[in-house]
Amino acid sequence: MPASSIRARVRAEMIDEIKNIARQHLASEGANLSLRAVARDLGVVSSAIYRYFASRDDLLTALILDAYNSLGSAVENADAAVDPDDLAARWLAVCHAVRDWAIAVPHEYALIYGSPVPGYKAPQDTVPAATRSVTVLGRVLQRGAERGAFAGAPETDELPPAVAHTVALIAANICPDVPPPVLARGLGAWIQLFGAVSFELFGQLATVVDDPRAFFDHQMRAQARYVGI
Amino acid sequence: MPASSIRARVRAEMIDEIKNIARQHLASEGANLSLRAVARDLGVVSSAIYRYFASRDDLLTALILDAYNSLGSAVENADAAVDPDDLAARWLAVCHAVRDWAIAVPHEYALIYGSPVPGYKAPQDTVPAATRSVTVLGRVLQRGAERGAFAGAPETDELPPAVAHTVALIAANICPDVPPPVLARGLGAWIQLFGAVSFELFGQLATVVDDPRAFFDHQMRAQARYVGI
DNA sequence: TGTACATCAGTGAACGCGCGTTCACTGATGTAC
DNA sequence: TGTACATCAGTGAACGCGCGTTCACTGATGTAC
Repeated sequence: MPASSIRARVRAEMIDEIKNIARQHLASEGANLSLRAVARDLGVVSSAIYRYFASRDDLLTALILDAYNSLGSAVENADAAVDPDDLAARWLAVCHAVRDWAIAVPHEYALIYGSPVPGYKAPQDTVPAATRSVTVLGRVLQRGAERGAFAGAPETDELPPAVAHTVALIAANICPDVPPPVLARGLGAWIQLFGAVSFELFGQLATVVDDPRAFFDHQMRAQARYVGI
Repeated sequence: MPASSIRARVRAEMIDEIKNIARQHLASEGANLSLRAVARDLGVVSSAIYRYFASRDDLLTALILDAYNSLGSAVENADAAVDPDDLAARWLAVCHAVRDWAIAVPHEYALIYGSPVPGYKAPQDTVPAATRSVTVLGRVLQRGAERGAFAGAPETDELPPAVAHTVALIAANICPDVPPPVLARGLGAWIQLFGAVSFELFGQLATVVDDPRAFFDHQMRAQARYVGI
């Protein structure tokens, strides 16, 4: 192996280590990430970080990207581990993957789904990473459509034009055969999923729900039935 | 009026002014509230704030309490403005009250429903204020129960024991006559409501939903039908 | 009504700490002839 | 294979700024006799 690529590998490892330490700091400090504190933990002088990240915001962006991708992989893997034709099982696997991931790394969840970091403007290139997880839901529904699961679709839900337009756009991108009313319900379920995780993680349920996992599981099963999978 | 009560009134006004300025600062700084910055804007030396709040955390607690109460009032008022027997209208009024309030004061919304403030531990006495808004939902459902709206209740939803227990507890406190499966759906709707507002405010929908109000309205109407009101 | 005293708001200096970022620099590691 | 040069990682000092909190203090405002 050429010497230059050793240098490249060491560099990549260094970047990983910086991000790992930074992730730990998210836990105690929230998004008030301190470059100097990261440098201290790394055993390096603070200015050394600038060899790897141009600024604090750059480091934050890297962490956000990683978080989206980490969640995306978790969701994709959970989905892939289930019989592709068992739609309800896939949906449930996806829901629990999101919740489990969030519980495992709550600071990273807060970073991407909590309040925006003050003064930080997310660059546009987080979008593809951010949509990985929701795309899985789209694929589940698309499979359902292909199998005729929505034959007697919920015609009772009439979509107002603005909503129909939005939903049609989403469908066109990821699940063209899913009837708009079904997709609309699916998006509602998706939103409820993240609402439930946020409530649990951010302490809104703590005073009243004693078995959050069971509560979540029941909710998500109900949503599956409601969506029609 | 005795002179002493003038002093008391001035003191109360001062506390209000500090909180108002602090609220403005939440907008730019998020929960990284700086006492010194507040003091500067107030035209006063930083140590003067300590005449009114024992610490930064005390000020934060006051802001959190106010935010919960402000949202609580908004929801109660919106509900009170609608025919008490028009359950769907009441539910919709409540939903839009939450969303409108959140849009009007997004930083206060983020303060109570966003990521927890790092290093800040909410004291127990925020609980009553925090439950004001959800209690309104309970009252809507209770009215429905009294009017027999849930006669043909959704018996399809069988609640697992842990969930049944939690739901029964909540029902006992605020809406004793609501059948548990209905209340479970109601809680799901409540969670979806906050999920939707968080997604909208924290930028998760920005790239894809062009008319967030219409989208929200449709979702909440669908939930009303699903809950059975 | 007038005076002595107590209460309280606000001051200003200080303590001890933190931060992001820049910059000229030293050495070590790689590259090209 | 050996040497001259270029690249790069990390240093340490500095800039200019921020923060929460404490403390002894000055004056003004209220209270009691």
